[in-house]
Amino acid sequence: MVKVEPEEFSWEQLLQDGKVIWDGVRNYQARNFMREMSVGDQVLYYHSSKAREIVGIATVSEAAFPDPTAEDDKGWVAVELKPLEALKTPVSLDQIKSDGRMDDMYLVRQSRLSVMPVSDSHYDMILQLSEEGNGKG
DNA sequence: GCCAACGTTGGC
DNA sequence: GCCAACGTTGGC
Repeated sequence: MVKVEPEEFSWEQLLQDGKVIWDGVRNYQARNFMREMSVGDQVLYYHSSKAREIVGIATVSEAAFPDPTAEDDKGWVAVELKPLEALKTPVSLDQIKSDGRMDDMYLVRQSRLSVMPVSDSHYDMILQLSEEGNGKG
């Protein structure tokens, strides 16, 4: 999963552009997770800040390469993402928290982390929630 | 807008 | 190498 403020680079923007270079990450934990990404991996796309919901699924179209925006020598990396599909209905942080089965997700436990792995089971649960809708229309 | 959580920096 | 101070992030 990757997190982004919708004002910064929204899912809609990703759809419009067709791809994005995911760079500028300056957190070692996030960097290490980015290095583990492989081409074809599916990536949940989360809008933080005001929205606080997962809105779509992207795929990794280029695995980790040196971040061209890095100005130091700490091994920062970037990946390229392409949009795969929008979620049927967005899955909110509230839904995930109230569900109870995903309390050990990084998303819940470590809110500041911007790039994180999601287990297969949690991934499936999120897609399931998306299919079920949020009950609010 | 506030504040808790977390990461980083720098003095010792 | 520890830890206090500071900065940043993101949920509330």
